[in-house]
Amino acid sequence: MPELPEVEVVRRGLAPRTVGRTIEAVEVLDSRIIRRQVGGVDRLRGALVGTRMTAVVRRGKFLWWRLADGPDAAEGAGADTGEALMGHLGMSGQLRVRTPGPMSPPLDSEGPASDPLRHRRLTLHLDDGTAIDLIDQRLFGGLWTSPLEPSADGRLAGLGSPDTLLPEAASGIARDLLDPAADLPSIARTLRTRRAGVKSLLLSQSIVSGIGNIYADEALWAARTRYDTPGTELSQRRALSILRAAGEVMERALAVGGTSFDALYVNVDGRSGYFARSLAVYGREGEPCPRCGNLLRRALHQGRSSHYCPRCQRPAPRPRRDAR
DNA sequence: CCCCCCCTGCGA
DNA sequence: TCGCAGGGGGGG
Repeated sequence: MPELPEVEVVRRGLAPRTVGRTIEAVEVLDSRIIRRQVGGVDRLRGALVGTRMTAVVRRGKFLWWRLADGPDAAEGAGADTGEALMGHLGMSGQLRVRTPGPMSPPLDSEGPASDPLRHRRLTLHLDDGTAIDLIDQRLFGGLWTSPLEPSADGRLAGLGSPDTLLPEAASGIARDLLDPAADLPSIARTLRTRRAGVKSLLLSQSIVSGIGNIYADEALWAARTRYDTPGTELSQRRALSILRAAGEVMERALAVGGTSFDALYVNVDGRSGYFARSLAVYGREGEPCPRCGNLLRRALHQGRSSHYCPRCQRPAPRPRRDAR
C-alpha cells in the first residue's frame, strides 16, 4: 500500500485495534522482511515482547508504533521504551488485522499465487488474541526497531504522535502535505532551488514526503505542469499550486479509502479503496484528457512512467528577461 | 544525480 | 522472455 493516503488508511485501521495492546509474540516467517533490524530477530523480539503499543504514528509513507514497558515490567511499567517499531510497506506490503474466531482465514493458505496470505512474512501476536500480519509479495517493505530522537523543528513528530519524538530511521524524511506542521512556502522555495525535473523533486522524500508515482502524476496534471519542468523554472506561485494540488488529491483519495488497482492494495481488513476510478491520468495513456480531450501520454522518466496530457501540461514559461 | 539494486508476479 | 509494477537506499 504505497503512497500517503493508503498508508494513512492503514494507520487509522491499526490504531483502534493495537493501541493499548501488549505484544506477546513475534512470528517471523521470512527474515528478509526484518533485514533493517539491527541485531536480527533476537533483538526484535527482545525489544517488542512484553511491551505495550501506545500510539500509531505516520510521517509520509513511514508508520511506527510507540512502545511502553508492559504491565509485567517490575520497574517502570508504562514508561516509554525509547524505541519505536518502524514499518514501511514498500511496493506491495499490507498490514492486516486478524481477529480470532471461526470466520478468520486459515493461517497458512495453499491458495494460488494471487492469494495475499501466501506472502505472510511476519505476525505480531497481541494479548487480546489479535494477530497483525505483515504481508508483502515483493519484500521491499519491512519492520524494525529504531531509537527515538527529538524532531528537528520541535513540533509533533507526525500524524498520531503524542510528542516530538521521531524514530532515527525517519529523521531524513520531510513532513508530508497532510501534516499541520508542514511549511508549504518553505517546501516550495526548496523546489525552486533544484534543477531536477519537478516530478523527481516531488518524489524526493527528503523535500516533501508521502508523494509517490500516482499522486505525483495526478498533482502535476491538476496544476497543469509537465513532469520534466526544472524546479528552478517554477515561480513561487506555481510551486505552491503544485503542492496544494498534491495535498488536495491525496485528501480526496484518503476520503474514499485510497487507490487500489487489485487485491494487493487493501486496508487492514483486506478491503480496497475507490480512488482508482477518480484518477485523471495515472494508467490512462491513450485515453482522452478529462480537461481538454487530448490523448494522454506515458513517458519514461528516470526509469518510471509519467502520465500526462501533452496539451494542457506545459513546462513553466521561462521568466521574461525583458519584462520591465 | 542517475542507475542499479533489492524482490515476485503478471501480462504483452 | 521481457518489461513493468503505488517503494527506498546506496553506489559510481
